[in-house]
Amino acid sequence: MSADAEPAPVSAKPPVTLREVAAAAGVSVATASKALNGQGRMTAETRERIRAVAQRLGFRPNHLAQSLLRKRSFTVGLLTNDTYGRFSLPLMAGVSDALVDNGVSVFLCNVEDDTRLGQLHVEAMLDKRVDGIIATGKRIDRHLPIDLSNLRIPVVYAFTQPDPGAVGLVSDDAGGARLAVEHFLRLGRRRIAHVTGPAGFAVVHARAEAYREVLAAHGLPVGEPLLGAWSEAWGHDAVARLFGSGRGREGWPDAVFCGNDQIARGVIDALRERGIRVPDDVGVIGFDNWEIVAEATRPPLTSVDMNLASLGREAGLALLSLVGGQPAAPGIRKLPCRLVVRQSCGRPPGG
Amino acid sequence: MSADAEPAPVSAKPPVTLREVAAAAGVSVATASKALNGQGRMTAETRERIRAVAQRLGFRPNHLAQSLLRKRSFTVGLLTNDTYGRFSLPLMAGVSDALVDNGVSVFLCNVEDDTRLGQLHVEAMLDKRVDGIIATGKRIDRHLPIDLSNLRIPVVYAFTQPDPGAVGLVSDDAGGARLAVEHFLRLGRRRIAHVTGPAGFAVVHARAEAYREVLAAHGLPVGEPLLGAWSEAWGHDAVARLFGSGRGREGWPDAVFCGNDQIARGVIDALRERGIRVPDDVGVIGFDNWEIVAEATRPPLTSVDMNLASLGREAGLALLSLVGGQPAAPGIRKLPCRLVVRQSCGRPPGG
DNA sequence: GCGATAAGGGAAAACCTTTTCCCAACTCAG
DNA sequence: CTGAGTTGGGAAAAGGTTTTCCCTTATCGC
Repeated sequence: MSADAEPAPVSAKPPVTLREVAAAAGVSVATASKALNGQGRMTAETRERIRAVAQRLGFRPNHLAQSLLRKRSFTVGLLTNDTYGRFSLPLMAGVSDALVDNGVSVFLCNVEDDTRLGQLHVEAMLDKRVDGIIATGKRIDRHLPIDLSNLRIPVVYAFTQPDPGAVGLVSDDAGGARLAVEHFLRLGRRRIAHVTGPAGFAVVHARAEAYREVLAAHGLPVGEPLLGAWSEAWGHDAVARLFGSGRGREGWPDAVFCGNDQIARGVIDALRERGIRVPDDVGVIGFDNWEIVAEATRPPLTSVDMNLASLGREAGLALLSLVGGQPAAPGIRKLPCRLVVRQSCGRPPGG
Repeated sequence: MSADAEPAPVSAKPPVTLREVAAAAGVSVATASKALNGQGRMTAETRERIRAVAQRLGFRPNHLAQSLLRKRSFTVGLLTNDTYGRFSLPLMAGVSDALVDNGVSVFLCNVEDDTRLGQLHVEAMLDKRVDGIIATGKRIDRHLPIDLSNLRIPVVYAFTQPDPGAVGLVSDDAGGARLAVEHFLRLGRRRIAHVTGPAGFAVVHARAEAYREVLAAHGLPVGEPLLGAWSEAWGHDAVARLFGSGRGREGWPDAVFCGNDQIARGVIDALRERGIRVPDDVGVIGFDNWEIVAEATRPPLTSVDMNLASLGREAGLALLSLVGGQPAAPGIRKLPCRLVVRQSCGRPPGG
């Protein structure tokens, strides 16, 4: 009989119930419940005694029973189709953070791009009586492959295209682009090129339009944005076009605003291979602030951050207030980006 | 009064209950329950009628009520501290896949490295009566900052250090390293270097040891692995050391096995800058198979894949069988890696 | 036509907690 | 000492489902 090191039997003995607490304290379950919840009337002594017993027994109320009664599960579903992407993780973390602070747990639903799988998840959520659903994607301009429009529970869309009449939160891509271009202008750059992704993406146009507007507003010549792919390789190719032998050296840009960090990486590498110095000859700014890329470029990349964690947090809070019965203004709300300045864009002339 | 386009009032009218189905079908709730679950005895006609009514009313059983009764919530918690990492996402997707197919939903718990937050999440899970917990991390050789050892519900550890006596699943890093080195040997490479991460990581030693063993087993000279950081920059530096002027050209390695894909990227870039051709002069293999990096290197990078999605799937299934009462052998189970061959290692001499 | 058996279906308890309503006992003023 | 008011605490219903046990009715053999 080894008296030490009680080996904590794996036996799943059932959790302590309120009934047991009440019995141990010599009161009814009703009184026990009221004591623990600060409800009802009783002597302070009784209340304390019940609390002490509950504490000693390690009582924890069964949320399933509570939910059944309250018709509120304090649980929401988080749908995403971005399995491998870098967008969903910070977003999900933001959602989770905002909600756990409010006692709400989050069901993770990875739906890929599979309608059947999505249906499966949504039905599971509904059966589990989630209080609401957050739909998340990898593109602002695409729907998830699931219909969430007649769900009788609130739905918030974050970083994905919302249903008409629903509430959606996305990044302000135009604003982010303005941030980048205006920063270049403050640094004294004047011939600013824009190398970005494929025409099929709405953000490509939103950012390109903002780029044009800022330049036009400053009376500067507006180059035609170069549309391509979201890849390093395209960044290389774009440099070949912008800095090719066809143009004179004085026709070269002194800044390149890139549609994402991978393009920027390609641009920077290609410039170095051509002996063009970054940031001395040409400044570069990326988009997404994907740290692991932005910090590995030489020099480290200034980039527009979409604040996805905040976006997630806001989405969580928006859903919470919807669940609480507050009517939220439907429509798309754009959340500001921020510029994370590293060394690829250069310092201000005076500094 | 527009008669078309009924605007689907947002009113949250409560879901249909079994009682309503029973009433509509003119039977008792008991009979209705049995009809829908294929239990009890009744005429096929009755059963069908009840099913039809349930269908028509859109009845879906309330899982909270079911869980309360069955003492099983068909829900598990997924703890992770890898908020921004590339490891957790495929792992989580694998877990989620394996479980949703079994009707089990997954609570996402992002605990950062914060003990308080972890405690909060674990208690929330316990209160919600999860059937089990999967603990996930970003390092095999580190604990999560939470104690899960006396939890009365099963716990499975995936890609993080398990508690003693618990069941844990990790990648077989030594096996992965062998895969890489043996592939080089098959390709006829003989002077194989190893550039890897910091000494503080257990995987660094596991992989280095396997690297040594394979070379020794083939009677080849074993170079000392170069330990550094998990970064591109270290890859650059390592090339400077391996291919520096100190050694004669014939002392140069003809292959470099890298501890991760970022190091490999740095190595490849540095080799190109030195005019050394990959894979003709030197083959390179990475680790992690981080596609977005592996496919952007020039040439695309051969890399060891840890099969994290499978790992997640296995972890989910292991937890499920534990929850089902099957006693699982405690201890660490290592799951094999696989080599994803691209173009950075060269083709076999004959091919 | 009678007893036995099977078939079809229902009543009620159970899961755990919260909340409303109620009851008994006590206090206090008159 | 009586009536009103207050205090402390309990009984019971509610929430939705499953399951056990029981009851009624029909069927069948003789």
